[in-house]
Order: sequence, then C-alpha cells, then structure tokens
Amino acid sequence: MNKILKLNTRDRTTLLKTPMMTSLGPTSLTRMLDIAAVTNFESRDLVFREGEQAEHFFCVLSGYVRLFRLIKEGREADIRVCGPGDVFAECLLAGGETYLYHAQAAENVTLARFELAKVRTLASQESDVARTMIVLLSNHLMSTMEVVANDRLQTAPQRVAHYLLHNCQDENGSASIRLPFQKSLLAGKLGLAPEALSRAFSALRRAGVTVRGRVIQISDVGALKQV
Amino acid sequence: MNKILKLNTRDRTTLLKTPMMTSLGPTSLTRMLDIAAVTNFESRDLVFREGEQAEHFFCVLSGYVRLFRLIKEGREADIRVCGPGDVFAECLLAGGETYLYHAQAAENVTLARFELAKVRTLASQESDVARTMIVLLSNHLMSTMEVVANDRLQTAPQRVAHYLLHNCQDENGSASIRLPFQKSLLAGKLGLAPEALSRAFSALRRAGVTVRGRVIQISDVGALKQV
DNA sequence: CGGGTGCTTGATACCGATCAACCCACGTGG
DNA sequence: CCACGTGGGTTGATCGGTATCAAGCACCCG
Repeated sequence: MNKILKLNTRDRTTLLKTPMMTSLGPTSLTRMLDIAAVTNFESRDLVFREGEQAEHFFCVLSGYVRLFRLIKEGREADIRVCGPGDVFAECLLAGGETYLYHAQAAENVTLARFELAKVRTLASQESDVARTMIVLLSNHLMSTMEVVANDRLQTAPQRVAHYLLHNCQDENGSASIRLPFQKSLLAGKLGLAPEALSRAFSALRRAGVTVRGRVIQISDVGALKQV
Repeated sequence: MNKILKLNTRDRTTLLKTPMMTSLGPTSLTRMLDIAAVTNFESRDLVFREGEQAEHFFCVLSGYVRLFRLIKEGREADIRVCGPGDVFAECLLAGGETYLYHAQAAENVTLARFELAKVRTLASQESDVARTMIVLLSNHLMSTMEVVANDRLQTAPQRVAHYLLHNCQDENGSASIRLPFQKSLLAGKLGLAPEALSRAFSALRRAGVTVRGRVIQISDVGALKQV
C-alpha cells in the first residue's frame, strides 16, 4: 500500500494536469517530476499523523483525503477534505517541523509526494516554481478564509445550499449533481455532524432539493440562492 | 486621514522590523520600500469594502484592523483581527480581482500599502521577495487552519484559555496579560459574541482567571491548560 | 452632573451535537 | 435461497452551548 514508487505514465499525466504543475516552464517541470514520488493508500489508512516529523507535502491524484484533529477520546473533527488536484500540508513550506493534523484516506487514493526541503530549494532557484507555490498558497488561503467566514455566519442548510451552488455549472433553472464522495465526508467538509447534514437536506426539500443516494436534483437554482 | 504618503523615518523603521521585511536582502529591501506607501485611518474608518476592486495589500504598522463580512441587515461577523506586523489581503497575490471582506480600523491605525501588481512582478524578479511571500502565506495559512480547527472543536471557555496560554510567556505558575485591544475585538477574533466572551471569562474564574479591565491575571497556568 | 461607551448579567430561543433506534442495500455463508 | 451481519444513512428525543434581546452597571469625559 504505502510503497513508494517513481511515477508511472498514467499518474504522470494526471499530475501534469494538476493546478500545481500546469503553469510551470519545461525545466521546472522536469525538476519537479524528478523529485515526485507516488504513494497509494487504502481506505482509512493514515497518510500521516499530527505531530509527526514533517518531510513531505502531497498532491491528490485520485480519491479523497480527510484532514482532521482529535478532540477527546476518539472524537474527531474534519478540517478539510482534499480531492483530485488538491495539495495539502504545503503550508509547512515556511519551515514547519511537524504535521498539524492527521491525514486519512477516505477511500483508495493515490498521492504524489514531494520533499518539502527539495521544493524549498527548487523554489529559490526557479522563479516559476516560487510563483506556483505563491499561487497555490494564495488560493488555499482564500478558500480557508472562506471556510472560516461560512462557519461563522451560515447555518447548516445555508452551507449545504452554498456547496450545491458552487458545484453546479447551471446559472438558473434546474440542475443535477452527483456527489463525488460519501455524505459523511461532505458533512465533515462543511463542519457538520452527519445527522445535521441529513436534516439540512430535508430542510432544503421545500427549496426544491431532492436527494437520492449520491444524486442531488435541484429544481430551481434561483430559489436556492435565496437561502 | 487616508492621505497617501511616502514613508517617514519612524514608519520606515517600524516597517523594517516587520516579519515581511526582515529576511529580505538589501536590493529587495530597497525595491520594496520604493513601492511602499503609508495610509492612516481613524477608528471605524473602512480600509476597503468587500467586492471593491483590489489593488493593494497591507501591513499593519500600528493599531488593529478588523476583517469581517456582513450577514443580513447590518449584522457582521469577524474573520480576522490584524495587529502590528500582520499582513492582510495578501491572499490576492494569486490574481484575485476584488476584496473578499470588509476591512475596518478598530482604532487609529497606520498601514503600509503595497500594489499587488508591483509586488507580483517584484516576486518574479527577486527570489527572496518570492521566498518571503511564500513564508508569509504559509504562516498565514497555518494560523487560519488553526482557526478553523479551534472553531470546530473548542467551546468558548476553551478558546479563551487557548488564547491566554498562547499570549503569556510563562510556562507555569502565575502570569499577567494586558489585552492590546478591546474585549469586543477579542470576541470577534475568537468567533464569539461579546456576551459569550464575558461569560467565558466568568466561567474561567474557577480556573484561576481574574479580569479587571484589560488586565488578566492567571493564578495557575498549569491548571488553565487542563480546560 | 448628564450622556456616551464598553462591558456584564439575566432570560429566552435556536441551532446543532449527541445518543439511540431504525431502515436499507449489500455481501457472505450456511 | 434465505438468515445474518455490516456500513451508511435517516429520524427522533434530548441536551448543551451560544446567539440574541433587554436591562443594568462602571467608567470616562465633557
């Protein structure tokens, strides 16, 4: 499972389409690929633990990874959910010593792995690597601040509506979404208990939201924006 | 009030001691100082509004700035509170078009102001500017994820205890802290209503925390860590 | 002394976590 | 083919924490 490998061609093409690679020039690209490795994890495997010595950051190639902290006696709270293309633990580029949270595979995942130290020096040598890191960190920071704001001023149904609206391309009329992961993961992503998500969905029924399994029908996108 | 000026010598020395400047080499330093400007705001002035065209980011030289969003009908929720040395709106370095929240002076403040576009190009030319931006963004991202985690798994008294412990140097025994700003600001920083902060303090009385005005006495630091 | 402002305190309402039971889909093995 | 177990999801009842609204208090400064 966590055998470390050089990239095979399929993983390589997946990685190249990732936001952390698309804007690199040819030399930076090869140098980055040079230090990239691939690790696979099965569902529920831990990628790393909070407090562990931090040597790598990761980019999701397929599957989903859950970042969380422990409260008391096995209770845990999600901080973030990462899907394909997402990068995590890159906030340790500044020089953090240890991981700040646990990372767990929510299903079978394959990750690209980069040594923090090597990327640090690479960023100091290749300006487009540095630029890419700045863009990554900026975007990640923006979305994290968005999470803080939403946590602090939206109720459960509002968060769900917000998520749905940001994940359907249609501007108005009806839309259909297939969740890429389990509902319990979505609950964690939104900072809710699974039961609360369930109730939020049933509260949104009268706003035209129908749920069957992972498929969500929205009868009127405009109406959903009012919530 | 919001007259734009070149730096005077006092502001200049303040800025130079700021984390965003300390690790720059001589040429980067002068180039950054070259594009820096100073703005002053009186208490309750808006530095910028959510949705406004974003052209600058800021570094606090003195005073405190509140970043917040509006909910409904004048109700507002704080996202972050910035003090001396803190940088804000730097997450737009990736190329964001507009500000994502309102920024308001919580008291009389003086800010250093940088054009996003100029810093972007500067970062692509001077590797230590890029490195500094990476460090800034990394640290900011780490602390923001910390906020998400704390919001999601700590109660009000725990957040206050956490804040106190991270703001007193003493490891054990007793300690004393003077809040650098109003309690209502602290409440916002911790994601609480002012009343909730007040109640949290009185709940912490039996953990040896005494509050008189802005001065907070902690009789037993070790005991506070248990909360 | 009067009037602000910031803070505290009390009463109430609401939201979401928690615990428990149940349902359903699925896979397994007798 | 059916009994059984498992895991994900829903639903209901209850509890706790915090927001909200309202009133009162302490302090500062005119």
